[in-house]
Amino acid sequence: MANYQATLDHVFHALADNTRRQVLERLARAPMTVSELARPFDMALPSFLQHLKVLEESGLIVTRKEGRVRTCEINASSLTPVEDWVSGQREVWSSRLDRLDALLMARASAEDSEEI
Amino acid sequence: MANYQATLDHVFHALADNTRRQVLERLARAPMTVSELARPFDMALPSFLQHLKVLEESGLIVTRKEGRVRTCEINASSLTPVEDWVSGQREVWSSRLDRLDALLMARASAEDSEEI
DNA sequence: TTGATAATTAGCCATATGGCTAAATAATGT
DNA sequence: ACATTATTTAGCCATATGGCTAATTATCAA
Repeated sequence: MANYQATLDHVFHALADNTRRQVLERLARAPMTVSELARPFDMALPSFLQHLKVLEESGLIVTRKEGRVRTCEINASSLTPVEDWVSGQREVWSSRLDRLDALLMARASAEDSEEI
Repeated sequence: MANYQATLDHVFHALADNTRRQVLERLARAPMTVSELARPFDMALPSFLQHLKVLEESGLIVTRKEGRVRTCEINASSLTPVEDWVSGQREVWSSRLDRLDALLMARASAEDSEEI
């Protein structure tokens, strides 16, 4: 893995498009050829190919060509950096919330004792 | 939440930039004003402000202005759609791998019995 | 060999993105 | 009132993105 930040850039960018997410969702069930994959989308093939290229360059899918047919497959391990970053952040963000909660609770009790 | 897909588009797009991820990482520790937040980045303030706007429009941060100072804070709940999508996919992707494993194992045993 | 099929390349177009400087606003401090 | 500080707006620029059509290439099938 050359550069973690660049990887995150590319993977997040690839995921920031509904067409591409739908491609991933379909590939999650089974590998598929380019034209099978493209069929449901209301888009010219060259436009669709650009999306596949983004997905492949991000590492989210891998493809191989046999004869004139290219088959695309999901690359499960490619989700890991994103999962790691997101869950890492989630942890810090919510611990911040916990501390905030604790602070507010402490203040509330302090006010309670001040009452009367 | 008006449109789940549009939300994912915006949040993933906001996360696809290291400057913006660093902003989030710093805000995860504590709320901060715009200029405090901007200080470590080698970038003109107006450029930096654009990043903050992207983060705010995606819902990842919230800001409020008091006097002439704008304070930024992380919005912990905004990570949920991303976590949901990613962990949902992870589940399907790896169950596909499991099935693939099973298939390969089955083939391997079949070949074993064929041997000799 | 000829035609159909699958994918790819080339090139065009509009809009978005990410950077900048210079100027404008809006509060605050003296 | 005046200067300082904290943003904000306006406008410029280069490159990237996401769409298209038309033309090419490569393979397969009759």
